[in-house]
Amino acid sequence: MNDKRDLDKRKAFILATVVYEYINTAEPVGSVTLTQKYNLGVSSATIRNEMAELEAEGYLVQPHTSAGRVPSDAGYRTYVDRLMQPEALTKDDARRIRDQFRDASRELDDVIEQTTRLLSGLSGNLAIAIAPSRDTHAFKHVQLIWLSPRTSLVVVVTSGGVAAQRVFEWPADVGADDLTRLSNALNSRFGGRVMEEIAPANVDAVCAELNVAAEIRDAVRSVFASARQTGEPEIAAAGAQNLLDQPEFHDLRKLRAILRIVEEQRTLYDLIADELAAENTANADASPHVRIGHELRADELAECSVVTVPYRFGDRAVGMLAILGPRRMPYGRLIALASGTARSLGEHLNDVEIR
Amino acid sequence: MNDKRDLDKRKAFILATVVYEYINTAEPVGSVTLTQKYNLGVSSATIRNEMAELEAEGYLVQPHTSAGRVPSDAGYRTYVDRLMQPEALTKDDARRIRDQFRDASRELDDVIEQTTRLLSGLSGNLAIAIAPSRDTHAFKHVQLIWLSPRTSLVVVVTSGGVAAQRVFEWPADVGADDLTRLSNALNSRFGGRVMEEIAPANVDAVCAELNVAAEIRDAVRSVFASARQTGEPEIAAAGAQNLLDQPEFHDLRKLRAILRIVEEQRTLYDLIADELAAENTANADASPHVRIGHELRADELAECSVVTVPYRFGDRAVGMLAILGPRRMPYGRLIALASGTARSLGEHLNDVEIR
DNA sequence: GCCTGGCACTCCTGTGTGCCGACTGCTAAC
DNA sequence: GTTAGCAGTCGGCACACAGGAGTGCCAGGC
Repeated sequence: MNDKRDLDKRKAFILATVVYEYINTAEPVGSVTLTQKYNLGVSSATIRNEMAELEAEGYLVQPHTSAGRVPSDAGYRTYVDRLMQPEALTKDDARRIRDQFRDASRELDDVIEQTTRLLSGLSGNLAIAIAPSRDTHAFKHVQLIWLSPRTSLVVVVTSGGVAAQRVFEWPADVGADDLTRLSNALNSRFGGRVMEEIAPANVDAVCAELNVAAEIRDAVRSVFASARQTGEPEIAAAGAQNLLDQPEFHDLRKLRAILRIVEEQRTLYDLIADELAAENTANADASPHVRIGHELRADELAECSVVTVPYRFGDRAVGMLAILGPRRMPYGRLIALASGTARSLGEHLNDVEIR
Repeated sequence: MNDKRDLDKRKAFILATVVYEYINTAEPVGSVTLTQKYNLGVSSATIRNEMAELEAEGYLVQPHTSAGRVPSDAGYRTYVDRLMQPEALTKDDARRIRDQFRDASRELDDVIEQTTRLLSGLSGNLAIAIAPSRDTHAFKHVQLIWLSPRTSLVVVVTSGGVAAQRVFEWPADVGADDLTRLSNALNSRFGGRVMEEIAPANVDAVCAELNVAAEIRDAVRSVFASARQTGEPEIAAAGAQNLLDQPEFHDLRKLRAILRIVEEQRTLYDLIADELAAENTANADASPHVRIGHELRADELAECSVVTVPYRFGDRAVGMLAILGPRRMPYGRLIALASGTARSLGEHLNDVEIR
């Protein structure tokens, strides 16, 4: 199809310049503008010929006959993959990210939310974050606490700072010593594990060794289960009002479609989650991915692009950051921002949560 | 000023009808429309005279010379206070509220968020909820857990399901028995209390009685403090995209102003929180309040109204629900929805959280 | 004295027209 | 292969104009 060889050096430069110019101005780019603003060494007529070929090859689109050219999905794709200069974080951005995480919260939910605010503020687009599933949290502690002969409190503490806890009533008296013994056995067995490694069968095994009553075994099992269970996937989004500034969303119908997607967390989750799954199966490179227009497989998002990047906890990608904006987004900058923020977030999680 | 006697029966009916019609159509209401759609018994010329007087008295406004009339803040205010029929929840709405809370989450944060989704869905406007401050949560349990001679885990469990927990390292060995004794003393002293009643001095008193080491006392104090502390006030909002359907927000600048307020949780909180404070000082009636246009004291919200209603935990108003929408909102229905939802939310909290 | 029909007036809104400018594609010459 | 020039296309904007909705006022009637 459109092989690299389709694009000689000059054509590639013209394509890159059209994309660059369109990203900055939001106006279709014409041949004269191009020769005036950029030093191309040839006349506008030559550019016109080249642009006509680029259109025939599918890289550019003309909104109407007497307008300039606008990049197509394929045009953006080529720009992102081959033509664009990778950008580094600016000093200022790096500082703001560092400042944010220096005094960030220790509560996972808050950190995730604050991260989306940071990223939307820096990027001027909509920022999204998927929080680590509870399954990936580190087990920290379980304690069966004697309240009265027939009632106990069972608490599970994980690295998420989230403690599943419930009070149980027993049919017969239970001694505080028994509870302590069971607590100790569970803690020594599960210490250092991640929650998803602790199956009901593991709990059963420990209980069986100590001859624990069936009610207590079931109680412990259920508390572990609810410490792992994650009703809704945790997802946060911020900066929807940034999209209003983009001329492509001045159309209310488009805007509404986007806002609906943002409020329906399920859709937002699906949009990004498959990248997370892929991240842990393939040899993970933790590099940012860009999906452009129809690549998102959602009609409402046909004029949008998404930059996604996983963040790590230990050696594993546990969550995703994403930036959603118009296709006409400054890819280089946003990729740098997303990567930098993901790295800092990962470091913060490792600093704060593992002890 | 504009006393009740200003409005004879016919004028009041005309005002009510204009407001009602405008709420339904979003179009300025003219005298002919009024006579045609409503059985007024007089000609349009008479209505014109009355409407001119209502305008002079400040209840109506004319967008431009050749347009019909639109209610002013004062017009809406009079409508809400004196002219409107109170509405009951429709069977369908009542059922949907009931269904929602029947299988609602047991986690406070989730409940609050789900409630805003419910309320925005039912009302077709933006719904906001302030979660109960952690100070109002009931103390449930504290436990000092022996991990090793020199390290312990301190856990505080409250009705919010939120456990403050932290691991401490001691300068000298500490026995498991001492920790248990202190735990028991704290639990029996604080059982049945609300978090805000547990001051550092109370912790100190218990520790002093048991001759607890200063480091341990400080550790317990700090965990209690962070169990109470509430960095950001918890606030949730949902349904911003509903506002797009309202013709008054087709102006992008207005829309952006509103969205900015919604994303800045602080502003949103301030908007509603004073009502909550008032609720617990005066003799609380827990009835809905309506604030209209400039009564909101925010230029961006000059064309909006807010319905607020507190919800109760026990006998105390602990949080607020609010509906934000255009002034042209169906006040009767929204008041019924907000009240009904607040009542169900309160009942749910009492059912689930207190045991 | 209140109500009403009629009428002149105001002003928004939608539509049609024509012009301007931006840009292209093509051709012929270099 | 490149370029200048030119004709052709089309969107956007300003403008004028007609239509319509609604008002305020006045004179006459019950």
